[in-house]
Amino acid sequence: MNLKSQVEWALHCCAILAGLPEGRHLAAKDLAELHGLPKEYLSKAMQSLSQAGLVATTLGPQGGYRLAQAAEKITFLDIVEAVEGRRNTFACQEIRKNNPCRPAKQRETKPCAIARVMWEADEAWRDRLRRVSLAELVETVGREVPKAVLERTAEWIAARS
Amino acid sequence: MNLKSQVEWALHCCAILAGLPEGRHLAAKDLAELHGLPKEYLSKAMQSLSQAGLVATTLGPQGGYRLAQAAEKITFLDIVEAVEGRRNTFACQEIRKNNPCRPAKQRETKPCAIARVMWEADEAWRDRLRRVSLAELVETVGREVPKAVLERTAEWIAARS
DNA sequence: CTAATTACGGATAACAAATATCCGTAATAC
DNA sequence: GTATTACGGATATTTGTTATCCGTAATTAG
Repeated sequence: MNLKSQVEWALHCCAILAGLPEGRHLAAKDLAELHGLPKEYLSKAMQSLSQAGLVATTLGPQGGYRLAQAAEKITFLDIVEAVEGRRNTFACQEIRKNNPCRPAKQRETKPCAIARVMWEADEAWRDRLRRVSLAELVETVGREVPKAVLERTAEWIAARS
Repeated sequence: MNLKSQVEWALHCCAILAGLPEGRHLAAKDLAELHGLPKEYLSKAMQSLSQAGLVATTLGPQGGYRLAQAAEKITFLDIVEAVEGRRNTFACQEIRKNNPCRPAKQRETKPCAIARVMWEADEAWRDRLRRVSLAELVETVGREVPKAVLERTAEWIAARS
């Protein structure tokens, strides 16, 4: 039960995009290099973000990605679900129907009680991710990461113009 | 990001075991037949429960599984973790270390801010599962499943003595 | 206009994890 | 002794993750 590593990549990339100067884009190639990731595969994750409307893209030289919404509007859940999908972690196979003691034809009135509990837990997980915005992440990072690193990263990005 | 189907199986089996008459065991073979599951593979899940101390086993004829603790003491989380393991869904790869703008040698003072948020969500998920006991599940099932089905299942089990 | 750069999508391959199946061993009830 | 049971190791099958490659279309710089 692991999230795809693409989820981690997407979160880090969004954090970078949130810190980008106004009007600036960053190409998948640069995002990959900045994080030490395979460019082609990272692109797939970015495409998921694009399809979800979280990032906007521009083609051609000087093109690339930028946030499509304010960092305050984008939540961890938005990013996670864009990449990982919206399925529950618990996939109920309705094995209760295999019980030979059940009437074959009878319609189930409620979802399985086990599945309900598991789905509530999934919802609690999502709830928590919904409560943290990209803006809050950026703020935390700004507080915790040494200024020198932040500045050098900004320069590194500026040099890619 | 799916839980193993063994998790579902284990939960259903525990529900059955919780309803077993005092001193009675149920063999993997019967649990498998009752749920329409592959016996050998279901056994692996039951072995995980056994190793976690949630169920007790007896060898030989009339042997099999029973709960090792009161149904009130066993939580959903106990069962889920016994089968699925205790790892977080988010496995931080520390890709921030790949950033060429970071000093190579410097020790990270804190876990990655992204990982912290993701792990909090995992903990919220676990919290929810910790709050529901096997006893509560049995009570819900007793309320929702038609009496006739419960009785026939009890008879089916009794016939396996 | 041309050439370089970019995102995007489809096809495919490599690898890991989940889902089994098989069988030998030891313990236990009758 | 014989049948039954859980257990653990070995192995196969299937599915999902992690890539890689390449052609297409859009865009910009010169």
